[in-house]
Amino acid sequence: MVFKKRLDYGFNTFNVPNVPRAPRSNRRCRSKQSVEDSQICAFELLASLARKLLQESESSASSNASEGHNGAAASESTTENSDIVKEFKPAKGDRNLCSPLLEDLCVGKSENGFKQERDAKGLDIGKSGIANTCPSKDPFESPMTCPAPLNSKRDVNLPSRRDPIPNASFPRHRNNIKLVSRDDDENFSRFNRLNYRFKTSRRPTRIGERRIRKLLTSKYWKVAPKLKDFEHSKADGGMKAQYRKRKTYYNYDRYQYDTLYKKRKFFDRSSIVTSDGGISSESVCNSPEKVVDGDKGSYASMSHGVCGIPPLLTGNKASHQSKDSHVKFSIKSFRIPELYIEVPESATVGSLKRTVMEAVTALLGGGIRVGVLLQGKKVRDDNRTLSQTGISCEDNLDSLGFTLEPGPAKAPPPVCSEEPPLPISCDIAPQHLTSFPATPVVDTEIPDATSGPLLLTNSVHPVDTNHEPVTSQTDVLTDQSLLESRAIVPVSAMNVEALAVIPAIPKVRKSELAQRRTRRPFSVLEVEALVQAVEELGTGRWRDIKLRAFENADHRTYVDLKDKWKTLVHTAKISPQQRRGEPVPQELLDRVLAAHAYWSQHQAKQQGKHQPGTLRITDGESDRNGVATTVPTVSV
DNA sequence: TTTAGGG
DNA sequence: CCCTAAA
Repeated sequence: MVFKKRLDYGFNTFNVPNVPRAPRSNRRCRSKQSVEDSQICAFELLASLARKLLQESESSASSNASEGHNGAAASESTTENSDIVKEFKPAKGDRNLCSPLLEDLCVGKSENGFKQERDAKGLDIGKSGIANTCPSKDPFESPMTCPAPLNSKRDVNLPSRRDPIPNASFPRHRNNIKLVSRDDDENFSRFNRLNYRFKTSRRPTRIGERRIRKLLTSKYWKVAPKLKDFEHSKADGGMKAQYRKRKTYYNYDRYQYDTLYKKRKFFDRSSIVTSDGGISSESVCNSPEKVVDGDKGSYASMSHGVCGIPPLLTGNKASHQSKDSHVKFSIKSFRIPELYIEVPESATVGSLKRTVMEAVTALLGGGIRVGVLLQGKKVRDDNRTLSQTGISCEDNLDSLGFTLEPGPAKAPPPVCSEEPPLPISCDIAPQHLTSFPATPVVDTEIPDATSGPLLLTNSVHPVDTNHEPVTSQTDVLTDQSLLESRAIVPVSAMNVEALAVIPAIPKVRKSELAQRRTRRPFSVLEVEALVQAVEELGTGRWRDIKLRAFENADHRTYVDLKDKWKTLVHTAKISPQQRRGEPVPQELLDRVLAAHAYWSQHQAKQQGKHQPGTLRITDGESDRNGVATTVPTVSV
């Protein structure tokens, strides 16, 4: 390449941190494995089945305790329990938690342990007839048949795998890079890919989606009832789909629930309110299960303590271990008897959260957000992979914990909390699982101090009426829910409060604020495409950029691109240490700065044709080392 | 509908 | 990412 021109602008000013790229990426990122592997999620209930599976899978599992019933199960559970006990501090509202009744429930619950497993194989969730291998992104989108073949031709230059993108090794050719929505990102499963694939033609994209989303909130909800798209890691559309399902499910379950678990509800409610959400995880991999704790870790332990339910799947080494390094663990709480999760280490924390959340949501009803705790610290960076974060088989998962936080996750519903997972429902109607009608934001108001600010923030918005949600959202449910709520009320003042608060939120959120799109971090490839497009078109022409490089990436709107550019510019200016998420090659960041400087100076905005040609900065390897010293050059 | 920015 | 004012 020829170094023709120098970019004067800006560069001098910018101090490109020469700090060597922190290890972030280096961290043990194992093979980037197919993301796909982890994507499948199937719910299977029944402790019995679980047991069987466990047995089959491997006997090797050190800790067998396949059974979760009281302590018996886990060898180590003992420890756990004790710890838990220590930690457990009843919050004001928690009193109920410990009631004997509760315990009973918990115990009983364990029997119906559910098992969730993410299997590489497919989302064939067991029997779910739905197995959508190809969930359509948007519910409204044509329910295409599955996967259209993806045309590779369009994806020019995009290295298929992200890892290959070494710092400076981007294709230097100016081929237009178009991102056909392929998510090379580890974040998404193939489902997404599939989704995007067919999308080739249309670009109604986001906008359309949004609109739909909004609409959805209101009427569509009711109307679009029965699709069953069960997509676990689905991104955007997924939620919508879920909602629909939720509804369905709701109805379905609700019934049973009511029947079967009335008592529980009360508890749930209270517990939930309190932060029952606690979930603990145990690594199935190497580490024997342990209870996590952590600052907030109390949740996890708490729940355990409260319920005293030992891990069901303790030492079970995952059956599928061979696949790749998958991180496997199980989660339990009294509300979630058992949740068995397997995720490749290459999965990101974000996907892990999603996975857990989906599972939990399905069981609890949504309206919650999952937080990941590692050694007591919240892992906020959703983009890092598990292995990067330190969550791997090798490392102990001991310190892995999850928190349930009231989140935007909309929980649709109704006043009443949902339910504990009904074995039946899960098993039988997998499709519904995901869609649980979310329970009112369950965790709302967690009085517990432990919960910490983060978690419960939203919880308290007394919004409108509690009832509305019910009526509006769940047609069918209405009655029941109402009933339930009534039932609940009597329980205690606290509950009442909780109810009032809780329902409102979900409802408001959901109906008013459409579902927030799931976060989909830009992959390096996307960034590359964006940078290139901006280099060529300049800033201020987002729509063109969108069409040029992201036409097929329906989930990226021009607004997204604009926002991304904004963040890229920012990212490029800060030190590598301050950057988060998947590291963007310095080379790209340099180009970002160069392009940013260039275009800002050249008010390029309106000038349509400005083709800076190949505004390419060739940085030797300089950037990494030298700061401003190395002046980026542009090759035309 | 797009841009441009703040949140 | 979302929300919006402007254009």
